[in-house]
Parts: sequence; C-alpha cells; structure tokens
Amino acid sequence: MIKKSRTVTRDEVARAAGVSSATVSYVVNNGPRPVANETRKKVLDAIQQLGYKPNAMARNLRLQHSTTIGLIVPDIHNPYFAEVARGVEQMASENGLTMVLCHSDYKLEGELHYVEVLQTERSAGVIWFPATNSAEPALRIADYGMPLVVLDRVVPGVRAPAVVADNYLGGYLAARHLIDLGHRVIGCITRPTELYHSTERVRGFRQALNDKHIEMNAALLVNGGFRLDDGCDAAKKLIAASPRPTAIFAYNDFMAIGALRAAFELGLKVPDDLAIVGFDDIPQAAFTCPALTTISQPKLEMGRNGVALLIEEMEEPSLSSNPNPPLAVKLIVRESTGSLSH
Amino acid sequence: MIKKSRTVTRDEVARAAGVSSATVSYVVNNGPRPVANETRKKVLDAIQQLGYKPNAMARNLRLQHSTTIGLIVPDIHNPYFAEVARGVEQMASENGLTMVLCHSDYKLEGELHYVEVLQTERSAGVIWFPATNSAEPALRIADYGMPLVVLDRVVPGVRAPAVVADNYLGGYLAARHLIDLGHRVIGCITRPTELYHSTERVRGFRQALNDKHIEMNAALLVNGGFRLDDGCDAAKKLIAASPRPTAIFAYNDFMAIGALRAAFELGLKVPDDLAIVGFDDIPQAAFTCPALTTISQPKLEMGRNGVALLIEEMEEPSLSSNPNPPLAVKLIVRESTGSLSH
DNA sequence: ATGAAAGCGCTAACAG
DNA sequence: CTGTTAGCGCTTTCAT
Repeated sequence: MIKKSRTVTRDEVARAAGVSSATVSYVVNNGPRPVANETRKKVLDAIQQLGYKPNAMARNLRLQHSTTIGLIVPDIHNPYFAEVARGVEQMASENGLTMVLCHSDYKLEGELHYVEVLQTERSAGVIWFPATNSAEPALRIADYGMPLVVLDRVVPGVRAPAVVADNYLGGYLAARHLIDLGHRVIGCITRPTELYHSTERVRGFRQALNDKHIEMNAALLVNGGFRLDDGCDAAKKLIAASPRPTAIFAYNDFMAIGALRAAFELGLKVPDDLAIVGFDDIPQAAFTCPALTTISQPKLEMGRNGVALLIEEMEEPSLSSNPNPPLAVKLIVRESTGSLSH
Repeated sequence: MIKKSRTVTRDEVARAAGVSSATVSYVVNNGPRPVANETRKKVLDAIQQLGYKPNAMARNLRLQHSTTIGLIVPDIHNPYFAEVARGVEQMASENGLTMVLCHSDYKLEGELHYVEVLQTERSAGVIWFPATNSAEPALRIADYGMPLVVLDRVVPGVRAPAVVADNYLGGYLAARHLIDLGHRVIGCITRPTELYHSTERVRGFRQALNDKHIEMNAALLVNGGFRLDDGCDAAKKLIAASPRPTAIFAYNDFMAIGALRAAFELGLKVPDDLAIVGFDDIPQAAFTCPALTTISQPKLEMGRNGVALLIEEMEEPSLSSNPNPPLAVKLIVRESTGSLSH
C-alpha cells in the first residue's frame, strides 16, 4: 500500500485505470451497469494501488440520504441504555448504517439540541428514549418528515411507533411476589417526577396490594430520584418508618441497588431482614447483586415505521432472584417500509 | 412553522428572501462577509418561514471535512466504556462534533471494519480502545492521515498519542493493601490473553508479594475471562485450592464481581472470609457492590494530537472499600493542533 | 453590500 | 460495454 498524504478521488482512480469515472462507480457499487471483467480488474488494481476509499459525504449528498441514525438517550452510563445502544448499533452496522450517540442528559433542552443536529445531518432516522413528558422533540422530528421510533415510554401527544414495556403488569407482579412471600408492610420508592412508565409501575404495585386488601400508609411511599444515592436515602427513610417495612419495591433498579446499599449500611440482611424488589431497567443489576430480586422487562409491543423495532424473547414477565441470565432486552433495527435507506 | 414534506434548500430561502444564495450563506454562517441588517432580517424571516435547516452533508463536502468523530470500544455494555463514551460525547458535542459509536466486540475484525467505515465517512478523528494486541487498526488510520488517540492500552508497534493508566502501580498497590491487612495466601485472577494492561497489573501484584517474600504457588494463579461468569468460575477454582486463599485479586473488576458472586454462592462472607480486590475498570462497581474493594484508575498520561485527551482528578491511585464516590474517569476532548476542526 | 458561478466527489441519466 | 455530463446543496472567489 502506498502512503497517501492527500485523499485520493475517484477521478484519479479513473485516470490511473485508464477508464472513465463512471466505470469506477460501477465497479465500486457493483452496478447499476455491468463491467467487463478485465476492466473491473484494472479498476480494482488502481483502487488498491492508490488506497482509494469512496467519499461517503459526496455519495450521500448525491443520493440525497445519509447513512446515520441517531439514538437519543438520557445517559449511556445507565446500563439499560448501554444495552439498548449496543443492540441498536449492531443492527445499524449490519444494515450499513452508522449510529450517532446522543445524550439528552435527562433534559428536554438536550433532546432538542440533538434533534436539530440530526436534522442538519439529514439522519436516516432517530430512536428516542424520552427524558421528559414533552412531545416537542417528536413533533419536530415528525414535522421534518424523519422516521422516528419511541422507546420505553409513552409520551402524551406523541403518535409514533413505540416499543414500551407493560409497566403496570410489572409493578403488579412485583407486589404479588412480595405478598406471596408473606410480606404485609411494603415500602415503595417512587419517582419524583410524573413519568408514565414509573407511575404505571407504582400503579400496578398498589393495585396488587389493593386486591389483597393490604393498606398502605403515606409513610410507605417515598420519592426516590434518579441516582443511587437517592435510592439509598429513600430506603433509609422507609426503614425508619414504623412499623418498619419488611420489603421494599423500587420503581427502577437503580433505586433498588440504592436500597441495597442502605440495607448494607444499616446492617440489615437482604433478603432476610429486608426484601428488595426493583423493576429491571438494568438487566445487569441481577448479575452484580445476587441478593436483589428484579423484574425483567415484561411484554413489549412492537412498533414499525421507517425504522422498525423488534423485541426478542418477549414471553411472560419473569421474576428472577438469582444471577441466572435475566431477560436480555435485545433490540433489532430493520428496514421495513424502506423509507430508511430508500 | 409550516409543514414541509420535501426538504427545503438554500436556494429556496434565497428566492423567498429576494436575495442571492451567497447572502443566505453569510447570514447562516455569520460571515465571512458582512450583511446589512435589513437584508439579514429578511433572510432570517424566510428561514423561519420555510423551516430551513442547512444540509450538513453538502456543507461538509464543500468544506472537505466532516464533523463526526469515531469512538471504537469493545463493548459499551461494559460500564467503563460507557463512562468514557459519555465524556467523549459531551466534549464532542460542545465542539460541534458528533460521535459515532463503534463496537469492535473485542475483535480485531470489528475494529478493522469500523476503521474502514470511518475512513469512508472522512471522520475528523478517532478514539480507540484496542481490543487485541494488533497494531493494524492504528496503522491504517495513520496511513490515511487521520488523527488518532489510543486509550487505556499500549499496543506494540503503535506510535500514537495515548492515555493509559499506570497499571503496574495499581496492581502493586492492590497486593500491598492485602498484605497490610495480614493476608498471606492471596489468589489472583489473570487475563486469558496477553494484553499489556492486564499483565502489567498482575506483574505489579506479583512484585509486591515478592518484595515481602511471600510465595505464590501455581494454584493461586488462575485464568479468568471477560465475563462475570468467568470470574465466578475462576474464583471457585481459587477457593478450592489448599491452603484456601483468604483474599483474591482480580485483574479487573468484572472478574472481581464474579468472584463476589462465587463467594456468595459458596456462603463465604466478604470480606471477612474472603477479601476481594479488583482493578477498577468500572467505577460503578464500587457503587453496586459495597463489599468489594476496588482500585481506582491510577495516574494517567496525557496524549495530544488532532484530538487531545485530558484526565481530570488524576491524583494518587486510591483504594476504596466503601461506596463513596469512586474516582470518576472523565475524558475531555479538546482541539489542540487544530487539525480536528480546521 | 451583494450577485454569479465554479467546484467539492459522487451517481445516473444520456449518449454512443 | 463504456464515456460524458448534469447536478446534489453548499462555500467562496470573482465580479459589480
């Protein structure tokens, strides 16, 4: 291979091969017109010789489409998002697309920033984990005619293909599980802001208690937050209640892990002194904390559009209290209507 | 805002505003030539009216550069990489760049695939976590004249700016810590493949034992792997050795968490029955597993080039056995020589 | 202070 | 089977 300081263009390849630039195109793209075998070889040699790489920017400009999709998540540092990002990237890659990772940092402002960027880049589509209750990002994307898939949440006013868990059922099962174990005083860590998925989880949880005629006083419901520390603090508040809860349900498992830490710091054994159940946003949590019981993502619906998403292995929601492989949330991005890559 | 089905171009804006397309450019880019205030207003209005967004593909083609950087990591699912991705993305965003997330999946093949893609996209630069000992990816990148920064590892034959931890020191400190606690029989989980950073950690570890004239028989050294399960298995092997080690050092904390699980499954209390120290690739581990002792990333060197990286808060390597905020590895991407964004 | 026009690298008609 | 060329949307050098 020859060292090239400047980037080599298709015209140079054509000249080196003694053919026209169109011909080079045809061999690079394997079409749309056939090329004589001998000619093809000359071109291939020249390409090799010069170390030519096609310029995607020029190609995409000409083709009037881009090969990137945007994934907007609050924070990749949350293993749940990381897991999804992994799946999305893989499928993107298999389809010749490239994934731009966008952090909203849990803020609407961040989402809007990236919507703007992705529009500017003429992204082939966007996959969005809403961070707030605002429909504005979706509206702008739709307005611009970009394919959109919403993940994990239902946002009021958004009419777009979505993939969401049955959060209500998950919460219901969690409570049911604890009740069956004999628990009667159960604390609950809720989310500070009103967000569909978490309120649904708590709603399901309360319904299960209700069905069994188990009362919940106000002291058994405390606001968590988003971080482990918040979960830890919330759990400590719960543990201080009287009668002391023998179990805690957390709206997500970041909170659950926080609660685990609280138990640890207060010298309570889990699950003997205190059972903890978290909604499994983070499949990994079940791995790292064997003492923790988690609810795997329950049944998901599938949405389709320019980008279609498919959740595999979507059977019954399951409870796992052991480190056995929890349900891996696998996302698969596929072309469907064809509006993705034309 | 007006619904647009087709994407609106700059020429349409120009026509709507009754000016030339050049003028539109000048107001969009705030230069390079001044525009009369009144004209500017007309243009701005037209842009607003039509919902015009500049086309980044066209712009970049013309400018002969792209605004994306590539981040090549083995697997974002590993929280350590997630953390770095977070930092890189943030800095990229602040500099008007966009980050493409590339998974090598721990394979050279994956790395080469993405190097190809990034070259094709004429990426502004790439940040690379080597997955193997092969220098090929770096060679190809350099060959193509792309700015490159290597993270976390030193790969034989690669001469590029890099940011690497003092792994030897970390391993040394880990052993020292255990020895000071009175441990004399210490197991060690090593990496199956020869990779600089992990062998360095083990080397430091062994040196510390050596300095204290503590012997290690072969049964105290076992190969781990990459996954939690591997760490768990390895730890079980160690625990079966006689005399049974009272402590275990793991070359990374995925392995350490696996060891924690092994202890859990075998009914050993941590750290009373078995102390576990892991090298802290994963800052989060200290959060999720309070029983675990971790070594935070020790001193890092700074490399600079088209992309420069800076590690903040790089003081002495530290041991933490509590869930206090571990050293957050913050990466900052900055322009330096200017070859990044011209 | 603004307009006209060339050209970035590529694709795909239109011509042989 | 292959060459020529218009044009994707933008920036910037010429002009005026």
